[in-house]
Amino acid sequence: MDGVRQSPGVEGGAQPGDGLSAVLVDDHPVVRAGLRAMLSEDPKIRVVAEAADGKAALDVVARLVTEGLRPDLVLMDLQMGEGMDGVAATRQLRQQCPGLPVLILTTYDTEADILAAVEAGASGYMLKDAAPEEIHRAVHDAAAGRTALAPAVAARLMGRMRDDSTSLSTREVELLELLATGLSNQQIARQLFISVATVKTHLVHIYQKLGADNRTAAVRVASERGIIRA
Amino acid sequence: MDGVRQSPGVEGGAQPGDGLSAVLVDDHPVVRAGLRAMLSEDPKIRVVAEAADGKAALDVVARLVTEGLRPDLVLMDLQMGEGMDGVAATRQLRQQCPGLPVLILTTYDTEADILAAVEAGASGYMLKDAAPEEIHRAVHDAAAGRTALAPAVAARLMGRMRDDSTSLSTREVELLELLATGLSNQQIARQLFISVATVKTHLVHIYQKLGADNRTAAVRVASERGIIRA
DNA sequence: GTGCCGGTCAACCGTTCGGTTGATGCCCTG
DNA sequence: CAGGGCATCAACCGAACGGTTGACCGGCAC
Repeated sequence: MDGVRQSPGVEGGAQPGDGLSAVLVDDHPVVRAGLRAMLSEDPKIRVVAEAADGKAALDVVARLVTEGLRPDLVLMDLQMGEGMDGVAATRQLRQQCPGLPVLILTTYDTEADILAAVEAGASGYMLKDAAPEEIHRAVHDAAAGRTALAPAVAARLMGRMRDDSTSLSTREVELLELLATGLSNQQIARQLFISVATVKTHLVHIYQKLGADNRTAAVRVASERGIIRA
Repeated sequence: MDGVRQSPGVEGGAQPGDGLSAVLVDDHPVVRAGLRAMLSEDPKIRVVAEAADGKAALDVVARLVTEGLRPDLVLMDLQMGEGMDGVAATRQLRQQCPGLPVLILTTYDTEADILAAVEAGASGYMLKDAAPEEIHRAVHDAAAGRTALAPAVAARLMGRMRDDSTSLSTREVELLELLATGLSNQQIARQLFISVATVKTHLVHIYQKLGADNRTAAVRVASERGIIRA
């Protein structure tokens, strides 16, 4: 198992206009099988290749392109056990193949994940608990160049905009991430090239915004709300 | 969508001996579709029903039993967004239908999850990144009353046994879980009906065993090693 | 420009945490 | 039964944390 697999019949050729050709990237065989089955319900969608991690995805897409079989979109998982991360793969894919839509399909809807994916150039963000119809629609939307966001994801992004009292500044999120790694105020200060006093100031603000009364609770709340990744 | 779905053709009857009838429990339609597709490759296995959460699983199994179509095993996810938890569902299922094997099929291999599942009476623990053949084998093993453990899971359980210096006592894990919720030593003490002094003693031991120098770091290490759930 | 917000820093103080030592009781294994 | 591991508790002390007040500066909006 090399992590790359082309579906049989790829060589048949992908005439433009005869449907959408998609590449699946997910480290779980079960999920790939599920997506394949789910997408096969839509006659307009064809899965032309699969990959089990980011690196393999880049390879297989490159191979398809050199063969003149440029896919219409990539369905990408974010969390992949080994090998290249989904965000990194998305970023590189967007560099190698500008215009190739990457639709993220993952389990988690943390703020950090979503923002990272959007920043990396993802054209959509769906959750795995979505119904088949939603996924079909998202695939068509993404392939057509439209943005496809799951309701929960859109809501979270909206929530980030409006609620001022709960929204952390970028600096605060940055600090929070270091906090989650177990660093002391001293270490955080050194890491960010600021004084311990500043760290404490930020922490107080973070506690207020998250409704926590100590660092561990803050990390927990942030993790639950999806502000940082567990 | 009520979370319960019976596959068409169930009424046809399940003659004993004509294969294994399985019930799928997972909140992700994608995963259910993948398992269905994956299991359908084995002609000996038939998926007779599905459920999207623990409560629905209990209902659908009860219905099957009253119809005289007692399934041969249940494939259960642990993490389910809404509704009853997989561990709780497994426990109740084992009470309602003793002898009905429950094979856990989940994404995470944390010590806490595995131990909880085993304690609840699961007869196997597989990870979703398993190959189709492994899952087939696990299903047959579980249905035959044998224990089916994924290699990584078995290794983790082994690791828990051998490495004395790194293995935490049950009490320590219990404390660690409260620690991860952001409670102070005071609060932990009250929660466990012990004194703050005892909490501190446990913490020191935990720090030693995990190689951490403070509570936040301990939580992080424990989370990374899969001792507690993120 | 005035005001506001984000980020930076300092000094202070009470509380909690981190770590040590030492001690008791329990259960299990050798 | 002796030993060891586990869980419990107490007292102690220095260090870190939690929280406050007050201050400075740069950018941005009004």
